[in-house]
Amino acid sequence: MIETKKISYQDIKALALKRIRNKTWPPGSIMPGEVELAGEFGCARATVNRAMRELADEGFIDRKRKAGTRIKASPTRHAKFTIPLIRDEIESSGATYRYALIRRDTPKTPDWLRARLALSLQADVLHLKCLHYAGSKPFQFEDRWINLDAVPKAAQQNFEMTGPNEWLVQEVPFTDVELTFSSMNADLQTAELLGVSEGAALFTIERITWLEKRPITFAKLYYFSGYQMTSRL
Amino acid sequence: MIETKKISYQDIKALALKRIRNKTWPPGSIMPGEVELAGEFGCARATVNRAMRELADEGFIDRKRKAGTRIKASPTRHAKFTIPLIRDEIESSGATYRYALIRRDTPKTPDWLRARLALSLQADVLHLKCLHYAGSKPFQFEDRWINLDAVPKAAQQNFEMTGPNEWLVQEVPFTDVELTFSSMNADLQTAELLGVSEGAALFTIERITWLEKRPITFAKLYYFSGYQMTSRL
DNA sequence: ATTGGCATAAAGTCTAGACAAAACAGGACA
DNA sequence: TGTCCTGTTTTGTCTAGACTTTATGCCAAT
Repeated sequence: MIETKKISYQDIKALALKRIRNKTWPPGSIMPGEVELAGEFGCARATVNRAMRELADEGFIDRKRKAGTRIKASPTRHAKFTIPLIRDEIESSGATYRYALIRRDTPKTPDWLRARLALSLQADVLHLKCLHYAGSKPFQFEDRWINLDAVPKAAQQNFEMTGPNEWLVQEVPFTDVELTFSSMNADLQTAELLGVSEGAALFTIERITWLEKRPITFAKLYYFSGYQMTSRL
Repeated sequence: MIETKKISYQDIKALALKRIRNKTWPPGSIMPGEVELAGEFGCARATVNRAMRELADEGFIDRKRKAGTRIKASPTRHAKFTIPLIRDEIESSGATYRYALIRRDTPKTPDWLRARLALSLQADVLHLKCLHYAGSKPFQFEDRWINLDAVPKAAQQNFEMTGPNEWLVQEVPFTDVELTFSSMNADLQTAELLGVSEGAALFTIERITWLEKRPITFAKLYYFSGYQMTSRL
């Protein structure tokens, strides 16, 4: 007899994707409802539901109650890449990780930072500058500001052995992160620290972290020239 | 009487996250099994399963059959940000989108490209250079190579009115994408095109697209100086 | 000690059915 | 005409139970 192997939600996903790609279900149109598909595939509606839910998560379709499921005209693919701890990133490349604290002070909170993090007028901050090395080569320069109102115990930490990121991840919970990628020409000071010539193009990340609306920390990370970040999706 | 509202998988997610953050379930440890949790919350195992599955997707926990569910020592948060079509990106910023084709030719396939895409020796390619404007300002310079073996009908397309990305997304299905972000100093030619000074730091993205192992296209995208890409997670 | 196999625990998936929530359509009524 | 109400459709979620798959730990045989 014909052995119809039991169908899985992944089969359904794959099949639906195929139909989207070959335009059996053309972009902009409504695809059959869950009940109908469950009938066609001979499975429970929950199975179809899971397949469709994942396709919606991945940005191929839009689903609305009552309105049905619509194929997106231009599928919004979203890159999903991991932000590794810098130590892991370096060590997994085979190099040895080394950390150095360059400076630690508690200046008067600068206005740009207060604005950026929406800090209150009397909020104090801790300011750190550090370098992360891969072997003997500078890998990343970190310019870090920590909101002492939200993380008072950071004031007791000297950060000479452990980088602030590593310490924060261990000690301070957070709920939200904003990442901004950009590119800039190295100023003289940064160039010297990273061992590149002034004006070299640097890949930079700005990272802000909150715990339920309370700003925890702001970091600006400058990578060595030539750094690249890759993601597969 | 005390009205215990029915618990949802989202409640369970939130609760589990709280316990991870306040170290009720410390990093590296194993949390209770699904059956046990279902008992505690008075819900079906499937509900707990969904909550935990999503937490695993989001990188907070590791799950293994038989071994149980383990809290990750350093949660691998992954940024999940959308790569919009350039037209949408520009138009949603309020500016008008304009496209210009600069050059279109079919040169002998360069060796670096053949190597990069693992092209066969006789594969032909179409090479395009184009500019995308936001209003009157250059926004992105696109250096695009299309594998004519995989996409023969691209040879019939003149790309004078529509950008290659827009055309490809509509016409050619793909399954895999690799994105590489980096930063570089503008060479003279690129600087002129983007209207910046030579040596300016440019944010760049390299994008390779496949359809089931077959390379479709390679694009190198140079953004105007000052561009930044932001994602919330 | 090392290997091989087996029982078992845990997550992974599926089913059939139920109710909830959203959104739309059409009718009743002012 | 416009407004409100009500029914219907479709997805969203939950339940209780079953079976599957995988990894692990243990025990027995080398």
